[in-house]
Formats: sequence, structure tokens, C-alpha cells
Amino acid sequence: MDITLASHRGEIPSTVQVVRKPTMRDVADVAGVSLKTVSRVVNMEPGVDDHTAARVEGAIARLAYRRNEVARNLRKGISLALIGLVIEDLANPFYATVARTIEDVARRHGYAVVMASSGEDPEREREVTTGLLQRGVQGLLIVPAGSDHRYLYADRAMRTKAVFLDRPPALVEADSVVLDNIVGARRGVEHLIAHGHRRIAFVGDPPMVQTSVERAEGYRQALKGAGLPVDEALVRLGTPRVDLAEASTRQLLALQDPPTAIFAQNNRNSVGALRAIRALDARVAFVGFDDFELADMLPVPATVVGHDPAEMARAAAELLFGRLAGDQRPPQRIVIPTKLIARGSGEIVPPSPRGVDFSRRLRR
Amino acid sequence: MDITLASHRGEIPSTVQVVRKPTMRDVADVAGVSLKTVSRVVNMEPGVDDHTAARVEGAIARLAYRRNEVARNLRKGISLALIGLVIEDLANPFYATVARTIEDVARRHGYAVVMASSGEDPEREREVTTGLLQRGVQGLLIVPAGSDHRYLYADRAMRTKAVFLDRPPALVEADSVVLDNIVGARRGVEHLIAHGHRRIAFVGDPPMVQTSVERAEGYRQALKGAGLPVDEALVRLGTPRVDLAEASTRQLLALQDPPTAIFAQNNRNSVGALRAIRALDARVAFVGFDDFELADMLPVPATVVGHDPAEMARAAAELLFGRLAGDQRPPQRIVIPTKLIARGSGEIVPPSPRGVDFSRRLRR
DNA sequence: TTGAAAGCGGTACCAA
DNA sequence: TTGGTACCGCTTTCAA
Repeated sequence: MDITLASHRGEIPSTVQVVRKPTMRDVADVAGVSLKTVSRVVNMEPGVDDHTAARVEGAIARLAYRRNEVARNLRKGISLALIGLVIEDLANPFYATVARTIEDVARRHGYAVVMASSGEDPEREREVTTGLLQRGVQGLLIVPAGSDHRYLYADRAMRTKAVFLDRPPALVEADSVVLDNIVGARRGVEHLIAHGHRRIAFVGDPPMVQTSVERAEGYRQALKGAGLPVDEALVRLGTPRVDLAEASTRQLLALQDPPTAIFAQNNRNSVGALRAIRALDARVAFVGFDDFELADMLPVPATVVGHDPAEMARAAAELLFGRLAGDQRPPQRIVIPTKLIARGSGEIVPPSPRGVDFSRRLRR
Repeated sequence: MDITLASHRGEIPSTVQVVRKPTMRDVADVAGVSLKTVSRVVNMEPGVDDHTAARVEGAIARLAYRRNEVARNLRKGISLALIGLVIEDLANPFYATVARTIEDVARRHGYAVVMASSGEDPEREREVTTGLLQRGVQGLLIVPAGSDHRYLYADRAMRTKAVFLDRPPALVEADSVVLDNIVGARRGVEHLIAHGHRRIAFVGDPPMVQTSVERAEGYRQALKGAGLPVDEALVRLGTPRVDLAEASTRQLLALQDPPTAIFAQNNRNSVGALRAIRALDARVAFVGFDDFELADMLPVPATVVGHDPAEMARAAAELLFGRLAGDQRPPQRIVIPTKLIARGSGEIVPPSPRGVDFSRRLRR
């Protein structure tokens, strides 16, 4: 049932099976009508004889013809109206919310969103971003993994507007919407200090991740501000996955002189840390950056440094669409505030080695 | 600093500010070079005099020229390599996992994924799907909300391959990958019956949703199989959101003759039901369809009818790419099995009004 | 009712 | 090093 597509433009007809996708021209040839007639049938324009239309439809079916939307859009002057979203991991609830919100804003602006996961790998970030650019996205929302985004502007041909989300751009000037990481982390750790903790561990992502660095900085600021030493044995950077965070936390809790409180740097680390605490039935305080579903339903409800991922995503998306609409202001940097949500786990007081009962004191 | 773009093709130059996007032709005119030279500069082809290149780049900057990727792709014969994913709500962890897995498979096949949320609204499903088709996606993965998908095949011009996910297509023949809903729900309810429950409530989505109907059917089968009556007062269909599911469950628990066990139809309903149970401190058994993060960390770990969303997504995506590669088999229907995961909440026995201690009996 | 030809905005080949 | 011209696959205009 193979139909060999004739080569056009006066070439000698190929005897080799042509793998080229059938075009409207091919359909026209097979149906024995003109190109325009096929176009009419395909687009359901009125004024085509039923009999003719049937012949054309037969040809379409036989060739399994599909209209080339690229050519169509070019001719109609239609832009693809696509924006790209480069994200670390869609399955992370934080990013899922971000993605959903962006999709929402985009749809209201008549745009669709192409997603690409970087998997926290700079190489792959670059790869997928390039892929998005080749597909002609009008703008880009990026949660960067890389440490050099000059490649975005290397090609003068595609001066794509980009807004960076959650983390700032590296080595380029661009819009960004980020969380107030240092202050948020500092407040979270200060909260633990206020409840009597002196040995507070930090469980976080690798130091290549900017948010990790900033939150660790907030952690250090809090300790220093209270005149407490920073024990590097209690700082674990490099646990981007739940299972690794759990392992890290287990190690921390097994130390000779274990921490009495844990600060986890994001929702993934939080879940891991909480699993370790639960598994070891350890009586340690806990505060995590990022809120997460069911945090309030745990046996000891989790105290978190909360924020609104949707607000962040909305701000970034609106910024991008502003740029697409011609906004010429210098690069903006929007900082989204955080808010400590005390639920119980952060209010656990440390055991008192010197017989001082902090818990009684704090309960008033 | 506005530069009026001359109208070409012999038209009288417009005095009105032209809003048309600048083309390579415009850049060439401004720079005083040929079209081809601009193309060389834009694509960084070697062999352009530095001085000439500088002039071209100046013109590009002044006009804020951007290469038209649609035209480029047409000429280069490049397909957009896009597939569309129509999903209910990206923020639902179940769909987030699905989306992420699909993105993964697509990337391995060299494709990118355009996402669109239907928000469980048939009208919007149709709208966003049409949008995806206009953007030239090669294939479609759909978690359908609508009850009539003939619109997908109304236009002979775009015979897009579609694979339906989680729910079957309506009124059209197409591939689908679904969960074993009836059996899964039946097993979950049977599990509750085996632990002595006779009044089991069902908390589920509206009956327009196919999965809801099937899971309710499994629920009924289980009851009937055990010779138990189906009390329609205990069946709540229509709670697609966490807060609504919580309200529904509160009502159920406030009944004169309340249920001793709750079966929730998906992860959203589960979270809502568990919130209600927790808030009322009710001692009822619970089993939910869909596993969810932290289910095992709750005060009473949640028993669920689990399954692998990633497996489902992978199967659907591979099916689609098979079709894109020319797979001509008749429409497939793949059913993904479920598995009961007992964690505690489903093993709670009902209070025994007649003094029969089920708990002792069941504990052996 | 049907068709011929121009052109959407680029790229490719070949000539200058 | 630079430019002319055909052409990617479709829609549009106008004529037959």
C-alpha cells in the first residue's frame, strides 16, 4: 500500500522509496487536483464539490497526510506563542506549584508553556534551554542550575527574554525573582536558638546551588548573632535528595555530641530529615525551609519557614510577559518574603544537661 | 530612536509607524548589506568581514531584531519535535510525577513537552488541546476531562496521534493507559470489610470523572460481594478538592449513624478526609486510592491502594512515540495494576456495639 | 467550482 | 568576502 511520492521540480523521479513526509502537493497529485483545492478541503473551506472533496480525502488518508503547522504558521504570520520553563524537577511539589502557576498566567496571555527539566545539571540545563530556543520560544523562565548563563546571549539572533526564578542568573544581567533566603533561614535558626538550642545542624543541597549557599549563610548569621560557634561537623551540604538527606541526618544524630535541633534547607531535605528523626525516634527540634503538604498533620507538626511559591511564579511570569510586551526597564530583582510558621517541631526545647529545664522556662 | 521599517515589494512607504516585526530584510536594508550577509552574521558563519559584521550587529541591536524560528525551521525542514500534555492540575503530586516522567521519556526521544492544564473542565480541555494542535505538536498525551473527544479527529488535516492517560477516551478509538480502578478500589474496600467494617463511606470526585465512577463501582462490588448494603448516604461524589473532601468527610462523621471506615478515591480526597478525621479526632479506619508522600509518617500511617504513576506515564509516552515511529497496531489499552499497602489506618477495627471485640479476634 | 502565482521569513547553493 | 536566487509547505489573491 506504499505510495511513492514523485519528486517535484522536474527532477528525475526517484526509484527509491521516498521517506519524505507527504505535502499538500503530493495529495494534490494523487487526487488529481490542484494544491489550492486540497487546501480548501483540509481547511474545510466551503465551495468544493463533494465528489472532488471525497477524492482529496481519499488521497489524504492513503498518504497519511498531515498539515505542516510550521509552514502554515509562517504563512499566516502566527507566532507560536510559546514560553519555555526550565526547572529542576517537576515532581518536587514546590516546582510543581511553580509550573502550574506559570501555566496559568501564560494561558491567560494566550501562551503555552514548554517544560524542560534540568535535573540540577548545568550541562543539561544548557542543552534543554538551547532546545527551547530552537523551538522558537518567545521567552524563558529559568530556575538555573548552571553557573554561567552567558550562553543565553551568545547568539545575537535570538535575544530571548529570560526571567530567572528562585535563583539569580550567573554572569549575565537579567530579571530575577527570588526568595528572601538569608533572612528566612536566619529567622528559622534564630527561632531554634530562642528555644534554647546551641547545637543546630544544617541539612542542605550542594554548594553549587545558590539558594543553598544563601540559606547556609542565614544559618551562620543566626549563630554568630547569638554568639554561638559554627560547628562545621553539623553542616551538611550536598543532599539534594530525600534519601540522602535522611542518611545525612542519621549520621548527624549518631554523632558523639549530636545536635539538639535540625534546620533543613528545603522541602526535600525536610522530608528526609523528618524520616531520620522518626526512624531513630530522636527528640530533636526541627525547622525546615519551604512549607509542604501534611506538615501540620505529622505527629509533631513541622515548623517551617514558609513562603508562597505561587506568588513567586506569578511575579516572574508577569515580569516576563511585561518584557514581551515591550517593558524596557533595567533588569529587576524581586524578593519574595518568607514567614515563620510555628507548628510544634521548632518549639521543642533541648534536653538540659546542666539540669536547667528550658521547657518549663519557656512554657512560662 | 524609532526606525520606521520601509514597506517592501514596491509599496509606497508607509508614513504610519510600522508595528511589523523586523525581518532579516529590514536588518539588511538598515545595515546596507544583502540579506545573505545578515544571515551569515546571525548564524555566526565564518567569512564575514569584521567591519561588515559590526554594521550588521548594530542594525540588529537598533531594530531589536529576532530571528523568526518558524521560518527557519520551515526552511531547514526541522520539525518542532513537540508533544502536548493535557493534564488536570500540575500541582497535584500524582500528575506532577506523570508530567515529569513524560518529560523524561520525551527528552530521550528528542522531543519537548508543551503542557496545558484542563482544570477538569471539558470546555477548557478542548480549548487548550486545540491550542496545542495549532502549535503543531506531533502527538498528544491527554488526561481527559471531557466526555467527547471526537473533536480530535474532526479535522482531517491534523491526524495527531493521541494517547489517553488515566482515563479512557470518549466516543473515539484511541490508545489508553489506565489504572485497574475497579479492582483496586474493590480490594481496598474488601480490606476494610475484612477488618470488620460494615458502614464504609466513599469520598470521591464528581461522577463526570471516569475514574471516580469506576472506583465507586469497585466500592459497590466489594460491599455486594460481602452481602453488605450500599447506603447511598455514605457515598459522596463531587469533592475534587482537598477542602471539599474535608467538608464531606466532616459531614459523614457527623451523621446519626456514622461510618466506621472511609475509603477515599484519590490522593486529594485522601488528604481532605484525613484532615477531617484528625480534626474531629475520630477513630475511623481509612484506606485511600493513590499513595502519597508522608502517608507513612502520619500519626496513624495511611493504608493505601498504591500504584506506580511513573510506570503509567512511561507506558503512555512509549506508546505515543511508538505511534509516531509508525506503529500501526489497533488501539491499545494498557491496564496498570494496583497494590494494597497496609500501614495502619486501614487495619483499625470498628467499635463493637454488641460487645464483640473484633480487634482481639483480628490480632489473633 | 477550481487553479495559477505570489509570498510568509528564513537558508542553501552557486556565482561574482 | 559578498550577493542573487531558488525554495521549505502552506495560505492568499485574483483570474479562469
